[in-house]
Amino acid sequence: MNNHKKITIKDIATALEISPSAVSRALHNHPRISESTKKLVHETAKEMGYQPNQLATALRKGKSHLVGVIVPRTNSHFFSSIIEKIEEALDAKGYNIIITQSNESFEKECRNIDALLQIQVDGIIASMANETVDFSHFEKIKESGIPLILFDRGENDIGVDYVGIDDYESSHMIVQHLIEQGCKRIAHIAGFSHTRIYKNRIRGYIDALKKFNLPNDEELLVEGSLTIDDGREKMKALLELKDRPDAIYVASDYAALGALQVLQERGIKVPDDIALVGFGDEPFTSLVTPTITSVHQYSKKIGALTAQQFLKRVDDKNWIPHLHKLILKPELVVRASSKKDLGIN
Amino acid sequence: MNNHKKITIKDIATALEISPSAVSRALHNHPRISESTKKLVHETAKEMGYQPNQLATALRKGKSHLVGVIVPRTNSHFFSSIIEKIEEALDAKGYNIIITQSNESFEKECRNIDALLQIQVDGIIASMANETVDFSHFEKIKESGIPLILFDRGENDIGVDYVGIDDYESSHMIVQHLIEQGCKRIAHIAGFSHTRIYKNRIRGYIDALKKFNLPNDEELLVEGSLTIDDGREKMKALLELKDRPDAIYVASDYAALGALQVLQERGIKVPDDIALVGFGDEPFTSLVTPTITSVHQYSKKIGALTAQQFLKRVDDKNWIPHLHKLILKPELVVRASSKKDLGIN
DNA sequence: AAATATTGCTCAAACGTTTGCACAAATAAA
DNA sequence: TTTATTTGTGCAAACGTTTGAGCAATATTT
Repeated sequence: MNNHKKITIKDIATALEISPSAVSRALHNHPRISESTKKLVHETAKEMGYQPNQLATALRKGKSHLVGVIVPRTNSHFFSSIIEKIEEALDAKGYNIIITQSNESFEKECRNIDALLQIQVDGIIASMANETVDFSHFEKIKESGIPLILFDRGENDIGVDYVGIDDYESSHMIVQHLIEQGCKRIAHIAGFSHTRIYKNRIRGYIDALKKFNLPNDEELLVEGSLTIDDGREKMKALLELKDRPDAIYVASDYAALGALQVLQERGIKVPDDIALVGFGDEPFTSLVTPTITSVHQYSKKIGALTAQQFLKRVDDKNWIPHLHKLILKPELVVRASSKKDLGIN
Repeated sequence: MNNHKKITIKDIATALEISPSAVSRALHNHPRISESTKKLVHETAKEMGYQPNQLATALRKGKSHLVGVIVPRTNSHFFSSIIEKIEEALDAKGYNIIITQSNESFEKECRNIDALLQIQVDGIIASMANETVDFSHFEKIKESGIPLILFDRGENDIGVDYVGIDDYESSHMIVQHLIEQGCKRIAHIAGFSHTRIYKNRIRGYIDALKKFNLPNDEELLVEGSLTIDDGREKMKALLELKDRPDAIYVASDYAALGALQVLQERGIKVPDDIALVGFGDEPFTSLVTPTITSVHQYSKKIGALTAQQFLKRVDDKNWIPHLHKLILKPELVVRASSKKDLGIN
């Protein structure tokens, strides 16, 4: 019969007529406590329904076993599967994660960081908002002394650990693939170039064009927020051009979906008239018609590696601290939207 | 220039040569502190980069301002948009949420609850795992005295608040719609009947058949886990029947997608040969070909209402405590997969 | 001018743990 | 038997904050 009040170590102590310190040590298997009292303490603890108060422990030990995770949104397969893996890995080590969303807002991101620091999280794992161009709030994390790991949307210049894929290389793979399909005028619906990953994709796109001796036509490169609606807008604009592209490389699957919708509404054949490639390998890319070629980002691997890196920073006594940047090779998943049947079959 | 050490109220106190209590009161705008010292304290606090330690506050006040959220998975549009709304509402009131996933596992759900209770969360908002048939761990939450709100996957019999949609009614709407399309043999790929929502959908399905004088053929009702693969399996099995159904009502969009794949692989026309209806209105239902008719569950509304109910329990002094169950009317979103062109146009 | 009220602050205890130190009793070594 | 070691436990301080009670100084009322 449990009372409604929370029962503490002190309650066990008075019940057993020993000191709270003895109880605490007994519960932690301290060698200097006799086996008999240990057994006694464990039994009555269970009996009375004792639940340790982690808040008190955290305060005393200076360790909360909470980890803050900041993502632009959970409502995306990419981020939610990363989170899933992070949670899995940290849970195994006794950490709980607090997930916060920035909703791509710089100001919300700042508030999230403040909140997490006040809760005394033991570390922060983050992927930055689209809006973010000033990094002083991340510096604040560093100053507080807790580890900070960035993934995917990470800025390399503030000297923190990072896990992500090789965006520059991804663009190369995409452009090369499109050229192999016979495309000559490849447009790029890009993200804002102030975000590192999008900047790298743009650089890769431009360099690949150069490498394959295609002209770099500035009107074929447009930056945007990469939502579905943005994809529609940008696609419409590209179709206005006197000299239309014959392939579109979109830096996000969502925007690619918007672009696809517009193309279909106008009766433009994909991939025959215009080939389309997205980015991120969201599940829907293989569900729509035609299926959309995309870049697989190894979200699960990114999640696992990020968590692993965090644990090294925070727990591993053998780990010699050094900046750790991990860039994974991406994989191009070719689907119908870019696979021109070149008359070979 | 900040030091690397965390600075506390005491540090401010010694810097200003006043007592810590004065500092604390100044920071909280206590009326018995002079305006001059208040200003002084606020200034030096900002200057020294003071971050309140919520752990200490929580311990002293007996309130952590943390709320635990337990979902089967975040990796679903339905749950992630509910979470988004919950976070939005609670964030506005100074609460942070800790999201944990049960992965549909009973055992994980139990561990999650224990972890949350130890962190001293101020309340728990949960949607139960598929596996869960024993509710003693939820009783434990009730015993601990903090509020518990269930949504969607909720058991009504343990006497806690609940927010969800009317599953029974949903089935009625679906069956009626299919009958209006001229279907005569309506199958139901259902969830496990020990889960309340699926049981209700099954009941609704059976009662609706009765109401419209359709025979209730037992071989047309199959229970499963409702994953994509499960949908494929069950669809294949239904196609084996000597007397095939002409409509399938699937209790989940994911399983509906699996079913659709099988139908398309076999060249069966949807909706002409077999009409298909899913459940949940996941975004992909409007992306696939044909688009899938589904039931919209008002996930954003569920999230908002759940949070609101939690806040009433925990903060609202005027709220007269009573059991509060909220059942929303669902909306049938008719799409191509069930819309038979009855030769009218 | 005396009595009362208000203002502005300090003290110390409390929240539930953990932990260095001390200390008695039991055991082992000399 | 004396001395040294080990074993089992208690005391009290600490983590950073909040808060009731207390108290001197000032301001207000009679």
